[in-house]
This record gives sequence, C-alpha cells and structure tokens, in this order.
Amino acid sequence: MKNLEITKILNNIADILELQDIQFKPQAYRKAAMAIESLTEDIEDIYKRGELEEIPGVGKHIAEKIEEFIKTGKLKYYQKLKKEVKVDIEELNEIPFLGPKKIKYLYQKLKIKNIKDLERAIIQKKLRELTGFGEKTEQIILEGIAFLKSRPKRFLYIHALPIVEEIKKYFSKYDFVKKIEIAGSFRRAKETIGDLDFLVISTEPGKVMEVFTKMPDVKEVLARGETKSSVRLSNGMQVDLRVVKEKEFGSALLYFIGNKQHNVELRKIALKKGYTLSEYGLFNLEGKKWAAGRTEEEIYKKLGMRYIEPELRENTGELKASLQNSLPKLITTKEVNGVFHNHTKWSDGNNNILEMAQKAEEMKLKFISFNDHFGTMGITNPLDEKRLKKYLDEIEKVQKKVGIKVFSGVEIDIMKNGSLPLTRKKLKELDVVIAAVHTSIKMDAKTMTERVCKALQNNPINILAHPTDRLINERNPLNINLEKVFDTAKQNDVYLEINGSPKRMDLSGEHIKSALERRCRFALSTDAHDLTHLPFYSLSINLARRGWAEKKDILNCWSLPKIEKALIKS
DNA sequence: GCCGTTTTCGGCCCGACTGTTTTCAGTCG
Repeated sequence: MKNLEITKILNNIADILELQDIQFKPQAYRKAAMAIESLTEDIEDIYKRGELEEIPGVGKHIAEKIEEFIKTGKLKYYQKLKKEVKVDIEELNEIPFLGPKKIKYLYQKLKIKNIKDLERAIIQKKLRELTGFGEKTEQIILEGIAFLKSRPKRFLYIHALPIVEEIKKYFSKYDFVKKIEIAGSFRRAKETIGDLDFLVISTEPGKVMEVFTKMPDVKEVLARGETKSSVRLSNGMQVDLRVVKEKEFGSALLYFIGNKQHNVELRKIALKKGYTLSEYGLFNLEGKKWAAGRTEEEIYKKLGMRYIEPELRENTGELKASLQNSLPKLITTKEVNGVFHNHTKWSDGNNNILEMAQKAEEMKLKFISFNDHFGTMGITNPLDEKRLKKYLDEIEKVQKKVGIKVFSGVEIDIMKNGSLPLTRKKLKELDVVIAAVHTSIKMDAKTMTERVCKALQNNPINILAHPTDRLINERNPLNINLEKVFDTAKQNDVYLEINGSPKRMDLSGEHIKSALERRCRFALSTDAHDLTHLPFYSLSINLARRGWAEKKDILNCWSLPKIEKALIKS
C-alpha cells in the first residue's frame, strides 16, 4: 500500500515548488495528495485498472508520476527537485511560523539547510541581523523547534471531550458571552483532534480575549488579537477562539468547522451562484450586499443546498449529495437499541455479567451482548470449552434478573491459518459470534487477507471485530486488503464492527463509507472492559455518522426480533 | 498542474495576526 508514501511525496513536491515561488502548481499537488490520503483503496489497484485520472485532482502529469513511483519505487522529478533546493524542506517546514519564503531567504543568506543549522545560527544571533527578522523571530523559531521535539501526538476525541465541556462551562458564567460553540475537527467528530476551535458571539470581544487568555489551564498565549486568540493548555493542546457578531455566526461556524476542502468547494459553489462566501457571511458578488450568515442552514439554503451535518463535511461527495438532495439520514443515539462486544470478569473485564447488564438497563438500552475472549491469547484469561458452559449458564441466570435482552457470545481468535479454535456446532449454540485477529499480527497483506477471508467463509461468524486492529498513536493497522474483506463479509452475511473503544475507533468513518458502497452492514460496539466503558457506544455512533451509515445499515438500530433473526446463521 | 452547464484557455478561497516595518510580507487556518 503506497498511498501514504505517495501522499508524502506529492506534499513534499508542493513544498519545494512553493519554495521556488512557482504559482498554482503547489495547490494542484496538494489537492491530489489530499485526495490520495483519503482513499480507502490501495492506489496500486486503481492504477492497475487504469483509473488514476479518475481521482479528483489527479490529471495526466501527476498520474504519470504516480505510475513511475509504483513501477520503480522512485520519482526522478522529485529527486531532481530535491537536488535543486538543497535544503531539508520537509523538516524545516514543520516548524511553526516558518514557511517557504523564510526558509528560502535563510538558505540564501546563511546557507541554512536543516534544523541543526538553524539552531546554530540562532545561538550565534545571526538571524536578527537579517531584514524582516528580529530577536522575537529568533525566539519564536527556537520555541517552535523545542515544541516540535517534544510535541504530543494527536489527541484522542475522548480526551478532548472533557476539555471542551469545561471551556464551555467556563464561558457560560460571563454575561458578555452570548453564545459559545465548538467547531473544528472536534465538531466533525474526528477520531483524533489536532487543536480545538471555539466560536463566540459577543459585542465585547476585548473582554472575551481577556478571560480566554486568562483561563486557569493556559500555559502559554500564542497569539492575542482584538477578535482572535490562540493559547496552549498545560497538556499541550492548542485552543483557538474567535469572537464574531450574531449576524456572522453561521458563516463563521461553517468556516471554522471545515474541513478546509469542504470550505474551498463551498466557496466555489457560492461564486458560481453569484455570491462570495467568507467567515463574515454570504454576499452578493455585485455590490457586496449581505445575503445570509446568521445560521449555517440559511447559507446552505441560499445556495440551493440541503443542510450538511458537520460529520460529513470532508469533501467526499457531501456537497454534490446536498445539491441533489440525496444526503443520508444519519443515525442518532436514540435509534441505537443496544451494544455488542462487552467483556466481563470471565475473561479480561473488570465487572461481572450482572453488573454490566444492569448498567446497560440503567442506560435505557434494550439489549447487551457479552462476548468474552475465547482462544489462545493467554493475557486475556480466555474461555475454554469447559468454562464456556458455565459462562453460558450464568448469562442465562442474569437474563432472568434484568429487564433487557442479554445475548450470549464470544470474541474468538482468528488463528494464524484462518481457522477458529471452536467447532462450528459449538459456535452455533451462541447468540453472537464475534471473531477477530489478535495474534500473529505482522503478516504481509496477502496472507493476512486470506487468513481473515477464510475465517469468514468457513465459520458461523456474526461480526468481524476491529477489522484493522489499529491502536491510535500506538499500533499501525494490519496489512490487509480491506476491500476484499468487505466483499467477503458481505457475501457471508458478516456484520463489520464499528468499535467505539477510544483508541481503536475501528472501522474509521472513511472505511465505513467504503464498505457501505460495497453494501456491507455494521454492528456498533463498545469493546467495554469495565462498567464505565459502556458509554463508548456514542463514539461508535460518531464513526457511523462520519461513514454515512443509516438506520437500515446498522444492526443495533433494528427491532429485537429482527436482530435475533439476523443473527441466525445457516 | 488541474479543470470545464459561460470555458480546452485562463483562472485557481479569503481574511486575521505578527513582527518588522512605516505600509507590508509571511504564515496560518
């Protein structure tokens, strides 16, 4: 899978071209890079079908370059460019507030090629002698380098959630704050969050800036203006806040929620319809007369579009769907009747079956499914055939004590050769069979794909758990051909798990969308190992929404009789 | 370098903040 390598190379080319003052080409390369990054399919497969130029932003020339890289593993054009510029643009461009213009100037004047050269020059106080640079710039760059060296990885959504709540609460006590709303990738419910973007309505922006930069958890004020400021919290998270007028709130929300590509395309649609769109509103091209901006709905409507939910704003077809009134009706928490894939003390969970079931009932769910480990992974205290029988007995007892449906089941290991460590007959006695790869995770894509597909074909499996097995910031996804797995799952009536465990978040929204296009169906799960993990199903709902899934696509949203019927394997 | 229901040529989203200037260029989102 060369998608990420190609993405990186195209972005690097864009950086170099920008350094060379070349107009518009950098944008073209970046646009193509972004499209390739968000592909869920292996770009080599697309190339083999001769469909590279179907990728938006990829034309004849970039397609040729991708082809060369796929065939030879190299790209002569890129190597030529790298020789021309001589500087380590990749590294230097990562430093905040240092862009192509300054990098170029620093090379011309001081022959600075990398971070090491740059640090040395600053220590020798050489930068401040250059026009356009001063002491302050030296300091900012030094801090940028320090930040880069110690920077945290992207934050998990679940880690950002309490911070968002706290900041909202903090502002609610000031009467000069009429409204505060979170935007950015958090609002789009991405699995990981780079920084937080807040939007405030107030007629006294000065006061808002004052209390924002003085929040108790602020470690550093990165920028402070009249209507816009940025701070860094003590945990390293950056928070941006902007104050707007009531009339601008909708347009500002659109702008701040993004994503960038969605905004760019939306602005183009506005231009085509005779408007210009910015964070200050929608204006008629002629006369610059204000046309809309109070709410997002109003702006979309004026452009002849349906409202697009933030989770869909990734420029992956939502704009077209909105124009054509064919947007999906996204699922809501209310529509989810229960959760699959929960662990108890019988394997590696912290609570017993009754406690978990009672908690689910308290949460007003209509069912819970227990799927303790079965197999070979010793560390999880897995069930064996002897304990399985007692486990099932206890589930039966708990069923009599609670007012919700309790499904029995296991999470069973898919062995290295694609077999399962329990017979077909025994598996069919369970309500819900969840299968997953847990061991021998370092396999080449072909072997891994065959392993998983074989398991799905030969066993009565209901749900394939965490299909990529990634752990955010900790473990890369499996080498696996997901498209093939999706097709095999579809053919064998296996539901794909949408695992809401914060570090897993697997499948991702992008993958769900791709699986949906292959007519797959899904099961939401918490992968709870503790009572307190049960609410994680809301994270799986985020993923389902980002993946365009509707009620009809999600097993958990159906009626109990329909679910029971769907779980019976022939 | 890409793209097309005004187009195969001539456009390509738009504005705030900062440091270093004395009106602006660079960077960021």
